[in-house]
Amino acid sequence: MNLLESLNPKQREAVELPAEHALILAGAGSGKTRVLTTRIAWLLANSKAYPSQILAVTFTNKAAREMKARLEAMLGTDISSMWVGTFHAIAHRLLRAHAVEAGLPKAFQIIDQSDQLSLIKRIMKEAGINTDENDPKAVQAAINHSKEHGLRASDLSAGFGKFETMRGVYAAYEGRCRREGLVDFAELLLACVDLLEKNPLLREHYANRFKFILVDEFQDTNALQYRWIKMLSLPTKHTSAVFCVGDDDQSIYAFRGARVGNMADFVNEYQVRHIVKLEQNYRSTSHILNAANAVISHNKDRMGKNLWTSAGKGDPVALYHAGDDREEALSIVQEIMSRRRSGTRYSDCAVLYRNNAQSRIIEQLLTVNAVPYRIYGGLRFFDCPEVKDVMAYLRLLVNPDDVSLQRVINQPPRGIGQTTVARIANRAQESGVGLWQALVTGLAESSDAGLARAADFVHLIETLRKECETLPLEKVVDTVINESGLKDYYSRAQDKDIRTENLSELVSAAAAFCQENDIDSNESAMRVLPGSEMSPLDGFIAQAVLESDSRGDTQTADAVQLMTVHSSKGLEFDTVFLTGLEEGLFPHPAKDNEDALQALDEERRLLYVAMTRARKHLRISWCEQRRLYGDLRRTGASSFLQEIPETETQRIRSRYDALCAVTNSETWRYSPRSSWQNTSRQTPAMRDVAFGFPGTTKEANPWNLSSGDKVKHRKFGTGTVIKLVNAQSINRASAWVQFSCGRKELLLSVAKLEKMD
DNA sequence: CTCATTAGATTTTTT
DNA sequence: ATCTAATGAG
Repeated sequence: MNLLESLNPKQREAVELPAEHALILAGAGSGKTRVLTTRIAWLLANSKAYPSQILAVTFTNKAAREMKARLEAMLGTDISSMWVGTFHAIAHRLLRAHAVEAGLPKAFQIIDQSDQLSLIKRIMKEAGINTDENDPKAVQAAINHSKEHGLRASDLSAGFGKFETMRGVYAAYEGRCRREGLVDFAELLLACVDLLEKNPLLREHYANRFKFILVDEFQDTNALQYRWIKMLSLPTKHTSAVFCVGDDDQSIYAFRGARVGNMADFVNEYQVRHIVKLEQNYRSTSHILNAANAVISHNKDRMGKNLWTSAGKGDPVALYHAGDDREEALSIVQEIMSRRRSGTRYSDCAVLYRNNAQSRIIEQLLTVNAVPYRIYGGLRFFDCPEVKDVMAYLRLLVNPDDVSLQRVINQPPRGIGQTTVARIANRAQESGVGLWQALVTGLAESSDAGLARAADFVHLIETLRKECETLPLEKVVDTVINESGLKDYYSRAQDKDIRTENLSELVSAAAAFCQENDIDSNESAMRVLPGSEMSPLDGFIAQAVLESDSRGDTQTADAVQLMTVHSSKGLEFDTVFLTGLEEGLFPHPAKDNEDALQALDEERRLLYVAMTRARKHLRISWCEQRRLYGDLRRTGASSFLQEIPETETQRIRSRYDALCAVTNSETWRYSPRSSWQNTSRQTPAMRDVAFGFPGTTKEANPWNLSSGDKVKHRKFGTGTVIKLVNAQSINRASAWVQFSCGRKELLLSVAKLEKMD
C-alpha cells in the first residue's frame, strides 16, 4: 500500500491500529502529524470510515489548516464532510447548529479574552467592587478556571472574602452573557458539554456519527477539553474510537490549564489497549538529541521515552558564556553573519528566548548589522484596535451586545463620554436590560445633548443594518468602515498608514473568507445559507475571534526567526540559538513552594522543547549579568546547564572568557562544569572591573549575601540579614537587617556591609 | 469631554 | 525601559 511505504515500523503500527481507542506517544520530530494524517487517509482508503465519520481536533488553527492541506494532497478528494478543526471551532459549529437546544440566541457572539476582561471590569465597577483589592484579571482567571472544571457560579459553594466576591462577579457575569447572547472561549466548550449532557439523543447521534475521533497535541488539553471529547465519544459504549497523539515531555502549557494527567486518565478510563511510542527522531543529529534526552531524564512522572536517531553525531552543542546580554546578542549576530557568508540562509537560523523582553537587544544588534529578522508572536491582525473597532460595528449589526456597544459608541469620538455612558448604563440597570435596549427605548423623552448624540449613534447602526441587509460580505465590511466614520478617523490618526492599510486589508479578508468557503460574492452576508449553520457574516465574525492567527505570512522573506521558546513548539530550524540559560530566568522561579517542583519540571520540558527544535546546530548561551525591566541584574549559569553531559557539548571561548583568562587565570577552565561553578561564586573583582561592569567596584555585592547571614555595618554594628529585596538587581538590591538598635532596610549598592564568618 | 501626566507592572499564550 | 491604565487639569 502506497500510503505506508515511507513509514517506519512504529509509525506503520500506529496507522494500522484497529478501530479502537489508542494513545500514540510521539516524541519531538518523530513524524507525529504525518502519522495522524496517514491514519485518516488509511481509514478512508481501506473503507473503515466515510469522511463524514471522522472528527479531527487540533489545538491551533495552524495545525488544523496543515492537516487539511496534507489530507487534500494525500487523498485528492473532497474532504469537506470531514470535521477538522480546533476544539473551539468545532464546538462553535455544534452550538450554531443547536443554538436553541443549548439555550442560546441564534445570533450569539463569541467574546475573546480582552472582551471578557472589559465586561468583568464593568460588572465589578457597577457592583461597586474595589478593583484595587480585587484584581479583575484574577477574577477573570478564576472564572475561566471554574469553567474549565465544569463549574458554574451556582455550583460554587459560598465562601469568604475574595472568593465570595469572585463568586458574585461570576454569577453576574453569567447572567450578563446570557442576556446579551455572549459566549466566551471556555463557554463554547462548556455549553457544548451541557448541551450533550442534557440531550442524550443528540449525544448519541454525534457519538454514532463520529466513528473516529482523532486528537492532536493531547498533552495540552485541559480538563474541559477532556470532558468535551468524552461527551462526543461515549467511552463506555465504544461507538467511537478515540486516537490521541501527544508527548508528555512537551507539555508546556500547565500555566493555562493544560493537564498532562489527561494522558494517563485517558488510558485508564477508555481502557486503552494500544499504546504506541514513536521514538525515532528525524530531525536532529545525535549530540543534540542526546543532550536533550539527558536533560528531560531528570523529570519525574514521565511516561518514558527515549529518542534516537540514525543521523550522525553532528556538531556538539555549543556553550557560550557571555559577560552580559549585549555580548550574548552580538555574538549571535556575528555567528549568523558568518554562517550567512558560508551559504546558510537567514531563515534557517532561529533565536529563542524565555520571555519577550529578551528580544529587544537582539533586535537592536540585528538592525544595526542590517540582518533581516522576523518576530513571531507580536500583535495579531485581528487584535489591532482599528480592526477590532470594525468587528464591533459588525457585531452590532448582528447582535447589539454591551461589549461591542461600549467599544464603539464613542469610536470615532462623537461626544459621548463617560458621563453619558454612565447615564445610559444606569437606566439599563434600573430596567434590567442591556445598554442597547435602554438606548432604543428611552431616548425620545430626553433633552440631554449627550443622549441626543447617543440617539444619533443608534440611528447610524440601524441605518447601517438596513443598508447591509442584502449586501454581500465584502460590501458590508466596506460600508461599515466608511459610514461608521472609522476610515476618516484613522486616516488622521498617528500611524495612519498602517491603520488605513489594515482597514483595507480587512475588506480583502472578507473577500478571502467568501472565497475559502465557496460563498458566492453576490450572496447576502446576513442570510443563513442552506446547508450551513450560520450566515456569512456570522462566520466571518467568528473566524476573526477564533482565528486571530491568520495573519499574512511573510515566510517568503529570508529572515532570522525570533521567538519565545513557547511559540517555537512544533517548529524546526537548522541552527538554533538558545539564549538566557540563567538562574532566575530559565528556569523561571516558581511563586509558591507548593508546586515548585512541578513548575521546575515544566521549565525543564520547556528546555527540552527548545533544544529539540535544532536540526544541526544548537548554541546555548548565558550571561553574567543582564538588563531586565530597566534594571541591571546579576545572573548566573542556569542549574539546567549541569544536566547537559559534557560529552555532548563544546565550550565556545567567548569574549568574556578571554577576559577572565587574562585578568583572573584561576577562573578559566576548559571544563565547562567547574568553570560555571567558579565564575558564579567568586567575587567578581578584577575581571568585572576590567570588563567595565558598573556597580562592581562596591565592596559588598548583593550576590554574596543571603538571609541569615551575619553582617557588620560601620554605624549600626553587627546584625542579621532578615530578607533580601531585589536581590538580583545590582543597583536596587537591598537587605532588611536586624541590628541591636532596630531593623533597617539598606541599599546594598550604598551601604557598606561586611559579611562575617 | 479630551488631552496630558503619572503611578504601577512586567514568564510563557491559543482559542 | 516601556507599556498600560487610571487620575487630574483645561
